[in-house]
Amino acid sequence: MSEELYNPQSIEQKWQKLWQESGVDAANEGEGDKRETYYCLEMFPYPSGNLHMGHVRNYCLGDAVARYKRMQGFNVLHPIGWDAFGLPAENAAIKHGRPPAEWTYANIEQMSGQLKRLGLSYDWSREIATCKPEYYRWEQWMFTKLMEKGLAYRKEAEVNWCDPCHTVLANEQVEDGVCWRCDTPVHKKNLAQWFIKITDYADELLNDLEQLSGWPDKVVGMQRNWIGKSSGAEVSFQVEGSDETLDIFTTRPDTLMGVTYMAVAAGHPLAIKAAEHNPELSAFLEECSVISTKEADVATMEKKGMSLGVNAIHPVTGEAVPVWVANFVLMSYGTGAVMSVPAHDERDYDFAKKYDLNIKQVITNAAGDVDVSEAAFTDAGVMINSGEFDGLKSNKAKKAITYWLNTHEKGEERTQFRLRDWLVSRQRYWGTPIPVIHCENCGTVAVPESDLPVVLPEHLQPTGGASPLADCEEFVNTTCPTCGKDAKRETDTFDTFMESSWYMNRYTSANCNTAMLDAKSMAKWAPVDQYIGGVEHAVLHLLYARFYHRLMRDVGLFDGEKVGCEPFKNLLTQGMVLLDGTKMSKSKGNTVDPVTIIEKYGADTARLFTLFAAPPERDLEWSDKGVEGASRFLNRVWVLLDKVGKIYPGQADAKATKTLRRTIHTHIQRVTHAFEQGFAFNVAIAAMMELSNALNAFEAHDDEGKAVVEEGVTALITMLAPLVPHFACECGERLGFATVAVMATWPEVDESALVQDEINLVVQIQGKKRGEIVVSPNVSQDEAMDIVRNTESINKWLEGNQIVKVILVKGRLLNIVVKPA
RNA sequence: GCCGGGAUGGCGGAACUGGUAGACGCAGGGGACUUAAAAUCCCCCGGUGGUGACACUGUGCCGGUUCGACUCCGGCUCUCGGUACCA
Repeated sequence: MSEELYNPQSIEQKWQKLWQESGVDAANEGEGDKRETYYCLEMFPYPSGNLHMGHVRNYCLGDAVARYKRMQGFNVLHPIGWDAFGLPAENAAIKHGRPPAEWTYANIEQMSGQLKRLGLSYDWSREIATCKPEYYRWEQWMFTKLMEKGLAYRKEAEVNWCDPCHTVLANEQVEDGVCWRCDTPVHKKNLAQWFIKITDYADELLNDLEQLSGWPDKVVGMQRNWIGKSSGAEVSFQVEGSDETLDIFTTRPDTLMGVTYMAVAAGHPLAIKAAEHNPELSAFLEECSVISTKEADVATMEKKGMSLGVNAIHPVTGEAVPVWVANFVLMSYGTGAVMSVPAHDERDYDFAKKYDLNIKQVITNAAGDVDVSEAAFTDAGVMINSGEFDGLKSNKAKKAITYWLNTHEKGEERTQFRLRDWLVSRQRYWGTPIPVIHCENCGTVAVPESDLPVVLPEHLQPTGGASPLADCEEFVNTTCPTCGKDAKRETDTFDTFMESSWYMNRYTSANCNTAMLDAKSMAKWAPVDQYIGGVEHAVLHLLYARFYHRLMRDVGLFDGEKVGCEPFKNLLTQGMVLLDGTKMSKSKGNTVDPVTIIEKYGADTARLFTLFAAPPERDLEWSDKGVEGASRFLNRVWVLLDKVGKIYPGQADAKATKTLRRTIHTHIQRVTHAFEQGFAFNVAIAAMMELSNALNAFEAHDDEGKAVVEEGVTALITMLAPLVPHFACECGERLGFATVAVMATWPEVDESALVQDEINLVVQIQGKKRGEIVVSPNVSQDEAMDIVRNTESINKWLEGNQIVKVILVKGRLLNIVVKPA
């Protein structure tokens, strides 16, 4: 037995080498392997240069899950790769004067070294980098399939443009009117861009959220809001003195009879037309367009409007109602116009009050005492002042009015989504080339499968402005695959979210070079059982991935029945790593370098600390002292091993030995339970610390005691293996384990060891603890009461009282209810 | 506004389906060892009162259900995230 001190550096190197050589971390693809499969995945990193603490936390969590599942007897897939395309590479390229590819590959090299130093059990044979043609060729292939199916299309549209990034952005990438990357205000531009029809899947993406019981409610809620389904009706109002109509969408057709004016967005054609000969109105429209993108807190923005001097005809009553332009109406939602019912909508009410517009009440409550002179009444109720609809309840009225509109061809039932089609083209160089050729004769033509991949030239040097790809003649100039004449390649590339939308499925078939997915491997591994990553991807990445998974299903890459329609069964959104209460970030300068920590304390200490310091989904406050504490614990266990096999002089105590054995098994139970309950590693580690303390406090005085100590230490080391694998392996070796600790079987609870001859039964009077008595676990209420009466310190509380009721909770407590005699 | 979390010692956090609140760790205090320090080990550590066994009190606030509530119900306050003026 080794008496040497615990030296993480040499141990960790040694075991990493051994694991790598023995291939213990690889997923077994072989059919002979009858183990149940488990797919554990962490969000793959962008190769930015160095690992940060957020990465460390993410990957340590994932590794603990993967290793635990392996020890539970699962055939585990735990892959890693690189989300390697993207803007930072181009920015770095400009700064350093070398192509983004060079920078990216160097970073991958650097960071994979760092991941390996952490001892993460990845199946490196499946490593992918999205910037490699063998990866993105399938994305290109997929896109041509989507073009065939009409799910990908090119359209001139008003899009979000970011000047510094020199590209368009998806709606999801605009946050409060600024670019998600560089925080610069985004402005609108008309450009021909590529879109994918995510809106065709809106209902499915929304409905299937219900299946995601393994996802945090928060993320499900965010996706639901983002898809933003609302049901109502579209209604056509005739524009007075014209044959044009003004179409609006409303979720409250029941309030139609209360319309007293209309409001349109500043960008609405009717507003623009009205402004042609009205400079004042024109100026107002201008003002609206500026404010709408820059105003951060739109909810508190002052409601402003101006009359267009145009009337609309109410479809039912034929009355003329004025049309206004209002800054709170959004061109991008619905039809860019609303009917206004001030009596029953707060916003319309405020606006009507401000501009002195009519308020007409058409709904009242059951008591009929609604007063709209002070505030809008927005609840459902009973119709009044609505002619033939009077007396109907709101939900009936909605149907009746919609039906009326339909039969009079003035409107129809309609569902509206907030979700827009996904804009996937970017005017960037470092991305997947869009596999399309523009031909003067044939128009826009997809690159045929036999010509894929369209390889991105990797030697180009971005300079800041437009993409160098557009100037790269050998890339741009080509021939049309249809007519053979000279043609030009599309020089836009894909949004990098495209690559990250399907990588989880590609891992199942990482080395398949004949298809995007190998159907058999896909069926074997997918979907991901446990996905782990930051909550910042709640909408963007996770929504796109859910969508893309369905696209892959619908082009026939896998069977939705077998694999399922959701790519991620369970999702764990880990908290941030904080230093002094704020998120660690380079720009704030409050970072702790993982490599420094590993060098000082070893990877296992770093792993243990990040898992112990907070529950996975909560923020973790970094603490150097806490790291010391984690290191101390490992040292204590290291020293504890010396107890194994030792018999100390003194009298053997069979009772103490039995108690220790019970402690061992209750702790195996507790640790296992903590792992199973949302991977509460912090709780699991606490239980292991307790076990360690109990073992440390015990001295064996006979062979039986010796055996129990060994049993306990063995269980402890085995349970530590998923968390601190190098340490556990080394300890296992010192103890002469038959298998390497990380390959060992997870310890089982011996139920018989949990049985107690006697227990401390808590005695309460009026629910207040008054003492404990030592009894058999099966003690009857009467027996317990006898003992209580003979226990002076407890019995004194009963004196002068009458016992009303006695409750015995087996194995736990006895509660005596009394009242003064 | 709306949606989703939180709120427990000096701090991070435990507490199974309601059953001994504060596990485990950090910080702090005291002690042992040491010439000294570090490391290590032992003891104490919610508040108030008491020398003490102990008593009272205590899980954001108010109320309820219960023999018994951190846990369940109703009503609030504060706080953190997310967000859509969504018609």
